[in-house]
Amino acid sequence: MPELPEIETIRRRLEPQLTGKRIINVRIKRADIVGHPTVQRLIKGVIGRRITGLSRRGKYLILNLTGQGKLIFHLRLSGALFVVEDSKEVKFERLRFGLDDGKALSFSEPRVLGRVYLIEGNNYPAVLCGMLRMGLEPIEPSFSAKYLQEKLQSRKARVKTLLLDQRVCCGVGNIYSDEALFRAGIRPLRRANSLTAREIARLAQALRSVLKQGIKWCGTTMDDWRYLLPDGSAGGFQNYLAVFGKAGTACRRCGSTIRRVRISNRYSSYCPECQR
DNA sequence: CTTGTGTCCTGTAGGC
DNA sequence: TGCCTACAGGACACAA
Repeated sequence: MPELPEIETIRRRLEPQLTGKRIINVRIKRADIVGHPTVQRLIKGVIGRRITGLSRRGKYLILNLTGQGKLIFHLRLSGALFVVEDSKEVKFERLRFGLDDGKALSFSEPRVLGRVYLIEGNNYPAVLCGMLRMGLEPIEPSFSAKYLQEKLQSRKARVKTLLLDQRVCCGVGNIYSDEALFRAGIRPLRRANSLTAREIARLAQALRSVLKQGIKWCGTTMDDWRYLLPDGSAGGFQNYLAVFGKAGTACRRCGSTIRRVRISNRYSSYCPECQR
């Protein structure tokens, strides 16, 4: 699942390869991959435009185009972006942008839940309004224990659920929320309003550190069809996971068996001894 | 406003 | 060997 560290890794790798390139054609193999405006409008809207740079907000990757346009990607669960020779086929490809250097940017998405949006200026469509309501990223300087406390203290939902809510803080998904809760020593099932100031401070620090470490190791590749870098290589953070995907195995810190619980339609793994 | 549940989508794992 | 079913999960719509 591409989360903030994976999207940031993709952004950093794509930036030197795409900046300054012109989009000369578009091939769409699955129409529902286009979230906005329409297939025809997106094709017409991007052809001939140059990519001026790449940015990111939470889990959204943004290609800035000449003339204040933006191509916004969300990779959801299994999306990937590859830069390939235009003659090369890509598995599960749903959309391809041909570039003026003979290469192509391929959007591969087995589950077809990922989307690409074309917007002009700051004219965000309703399907992207969630993007405008996102909270701070844990890695930005203004993110603090105080900020997280304000977001969590009056909420009685489970802390795990709220960490996945992009309005609380953005860029965090299932992998990094589980890992941050382990580092902070907090059970995912805890109600947010039961957390002490000290626990929230630990959680804020844990979110920062785990995301930064995820970026350092170029993201987490669990299965090679869920997340790969734009050149097809794998990330490295899976080698440092403490609880995610570890249910039934021994905790590396205390030896207890890692548990997995279902919390409102998603799973969370934790150590019953290290997390309280 | 807040919280919880259902839905989207399809490749893959696991059962038989 | 091959068919069949359950499953995973980010964001959002919707219900209570």
